[in-house]
Amino acid sequence: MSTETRNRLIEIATDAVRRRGYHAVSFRDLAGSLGIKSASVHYHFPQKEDLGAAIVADYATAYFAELERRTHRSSTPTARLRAMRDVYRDALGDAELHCLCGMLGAEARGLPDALRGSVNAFFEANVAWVREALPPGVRDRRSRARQFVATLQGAMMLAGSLDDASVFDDATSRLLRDAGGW
Amino acid sequence: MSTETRNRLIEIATDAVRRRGYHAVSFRDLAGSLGIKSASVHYHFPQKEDLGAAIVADYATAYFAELERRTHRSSTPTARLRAMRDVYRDALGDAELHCLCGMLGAEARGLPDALRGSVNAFFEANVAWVREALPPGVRDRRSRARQFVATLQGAMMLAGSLDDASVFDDATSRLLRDAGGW
DNA sequence: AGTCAACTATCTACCGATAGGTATATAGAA
DNA sequence: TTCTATATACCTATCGGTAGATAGTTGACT
Repeated sequence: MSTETRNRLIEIATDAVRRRGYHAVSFRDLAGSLGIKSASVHYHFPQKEDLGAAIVADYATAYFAELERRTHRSSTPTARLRAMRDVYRDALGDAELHCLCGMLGAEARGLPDALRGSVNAFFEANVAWVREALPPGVRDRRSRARQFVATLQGAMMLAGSLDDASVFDDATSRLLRDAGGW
Repeated sequence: MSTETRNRLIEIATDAVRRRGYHAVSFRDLAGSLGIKSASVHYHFPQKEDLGAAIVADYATAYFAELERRTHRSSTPTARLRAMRDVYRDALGDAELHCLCGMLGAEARGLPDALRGSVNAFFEANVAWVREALPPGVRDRRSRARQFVATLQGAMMLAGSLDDASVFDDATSRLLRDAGGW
């Protein structure tokens, strides 16, 4: 059983949704990029929603794995928060890619319920990760974590729309400086 | 010459795009909401892009007018920044509406160039407004203004997706407290 | 005042393109 | 022989958009 095509589809679909959004991506687009027919995509993902669920699951796994890869048991709070910021910053700088869930979150009301749930689970996990990364003594942890995640997401959107990565740098620079001073 | 239908179309289209995004809104939807036929919508807005341009222009005007309405010459920096936050917070609380340009900004790469330009002009104006609202002595004004706008936009997206306005409140509460301490 | 032409705003009836999705055939591998 | 992964061929629904007819209004000329 080869999962080659399936994996390529997830890869290409993830990229496409991160650039243009869920509704602007079609099975024909994806099939065309792979040199197969759109009907063949349905073999791997019967419904578009199935593909959506797969790319979110895959993305979430890869994202948190990448966070772990960039941090260690001994990482300081600032280093951990910086790692998260850098994951987004690198996606923006390398390929001008939005956060998959940031994109889907904006479209949330037009998404199948199950998919929206997966996106929201990603956000909750993201906030939880930041919450734990905050320095031990800090208060209002949930609130601060929500602000951190919101600022990253907003900075991605703004920088992506304006096509200017310096917007992301500006909007997030104080986020880490504050982390030291908390 | 009656502009009644035209205005209603702008109103309905703005609401629809703020909820579901540009690509998820069709002329037939809009026409149906008004009890007319989709062909009649093309009389007022020949192309979808024309309608898009109209709702962004209308939104930007109303938004900045509302900001002026909520502030006065004597408003403190904190009061001015709070006014901006409250405009977004009220949209979220009253009707669960996203910022029109936040929605379009996420979809930016899938939008007609002219429309994307209008959205970006809104963001630039928004950042400029915040920049001027910051207390006189504050440094790194552009950078701080960008962070302020990014956090608001990200907080809107997060709260809208999670369907929990407290996320917005948490994510933006420190924004104003900081304004006092700058 | 009456007539006619132009304009406004809508309609019906389409168009080609594309969307997501399905049924069935088929080639190759296990 | 059965399973895997594709193809062909097609479906219905909807998309943005167009052409042309039509009813009501307005304004100018006689």
